[in-house]
Amino acid sequence: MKNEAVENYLKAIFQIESQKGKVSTTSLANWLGISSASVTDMIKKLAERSLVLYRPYYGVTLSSLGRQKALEIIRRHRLIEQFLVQILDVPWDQVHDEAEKLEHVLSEDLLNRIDSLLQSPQTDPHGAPIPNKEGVLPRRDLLPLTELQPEESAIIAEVSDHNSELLQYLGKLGIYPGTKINLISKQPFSGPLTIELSGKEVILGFAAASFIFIEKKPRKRIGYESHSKINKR
Amino acid sequence: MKNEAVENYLKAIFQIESQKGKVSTTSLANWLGISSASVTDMIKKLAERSLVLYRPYYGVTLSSLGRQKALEIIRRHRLIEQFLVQILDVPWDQVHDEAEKLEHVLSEDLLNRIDSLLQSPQTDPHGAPIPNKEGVLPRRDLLPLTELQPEESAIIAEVSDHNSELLQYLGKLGIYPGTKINLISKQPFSGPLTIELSGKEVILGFAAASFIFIEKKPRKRIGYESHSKINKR
DNA sequence: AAATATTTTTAGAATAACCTAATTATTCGA
DNA sequence: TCGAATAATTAGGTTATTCTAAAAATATTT
Repeated sequence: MKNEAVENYLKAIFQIESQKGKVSTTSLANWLGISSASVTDMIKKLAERSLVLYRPYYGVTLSSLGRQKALEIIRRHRLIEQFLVQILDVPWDQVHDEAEKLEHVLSEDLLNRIDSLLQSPQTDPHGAPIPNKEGVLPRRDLLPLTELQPEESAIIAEVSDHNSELLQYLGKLGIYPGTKINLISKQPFSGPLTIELSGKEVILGFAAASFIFIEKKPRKRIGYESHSKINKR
Repeated sequence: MKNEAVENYLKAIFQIESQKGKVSTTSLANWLGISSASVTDMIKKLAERSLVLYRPYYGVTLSSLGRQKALEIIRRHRLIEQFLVQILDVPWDQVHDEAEKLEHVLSEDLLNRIDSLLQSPQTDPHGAPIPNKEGVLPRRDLLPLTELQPEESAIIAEVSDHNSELLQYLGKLGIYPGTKINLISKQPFSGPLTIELSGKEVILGFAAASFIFIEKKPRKRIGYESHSKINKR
């Protein structure tokens, strides 16, 4: 089996798993843009190598080895994205596709150099957390922006990176991870939201809003804010 | 045909052509580390696509289309090498292998960004010239260091990048492109050379010296130095 | 629970880049 | 210039990933 194919399968399985729980042959086939028959074939080979657990007709799950590898690739992908934005000034709506190719060929050494040049960034340009070297992905509690209620405010934590046009659009509106927003109003029946960010009012369709994820409370610093001894100033 | 394979063949053909003139099936096979039979196969396919001219039993030549593509890949390779050294601080003896993988996946856009970040460098870290966007490779007149006569001085222009250990060794001695050296003495029968660089004396084996290429006269600046009007200061 | 619909797997084939072994061309030396 | 040595090509296979079409298993609907 070629490494690149294996990596793409593992990454896809991981991502479908985190989104929908169960990973079926068809969902993998759609995700990867190939036929179900091919997926069945490949999954059997991955199972032989103990990268996934496979029960015919019931779908796949990552083994712990497989999960570890998947997280390593995701780390690569996200670090590369951040590198492209910060060092080469690539627009955030283009980095996904570039990283998709680069993640399979960068050496461990190069990746470490990128990590230290960027001072171990915690997220990619779309706000997705970067697993650490040990493959630990910080768990976060995010809500889709559509769940926010009028009058409430929140911080944009992450936006979906799968659609380049959406990212371009959000960029133009100034919607980036870290931006603070207030929900002004919200139309019923999946209608548009009116939000306020950096003093401006913006109207956003429901579909777009459902790809934006927020953190309701200001980020919890691990025990910093609560202990008033520290950071007195 | 996969792009990566094509690119590797074209690059190899170009490089053998510039070194030995004629490109035989065997020399290509050795260069690429594969069997002659595979090379014959592939060459026929490249000829079908008008990338090479092929006459059975007589070897291959690049077509003008093929040469153009080869130079584009060499441009990529060398620009990437320079990028790795300057931005990621990768040691010069490691960049060749990294670039070998990256050159096949970098987008045109990324390459342009690298080019402008580095301000269009003229050579790679080993001193090899970088073809411009139009595929023009500046022609230079270099001599192997072994041709230098005692008492003469020269500037190191380029060192062979194919052997990582050689590069490490030369690096330790301070032998980099741009360094000025004087030949102090030279033993007969392919014996060692004693050279002086930045005040220190260094003894260099004949084999190592034959991988170092020099420019005897200080570089000619294209008409700058001669016109005293320009750059008066 | 039977009939239908959907999903998954199997069977058989294609493509790309390799391989080894056998054959055919060319070249070189006496 | 003829025969041996060398180089190049052909024939037939292998591996990896994909495909389409057909068969089998599971799920859904009435």
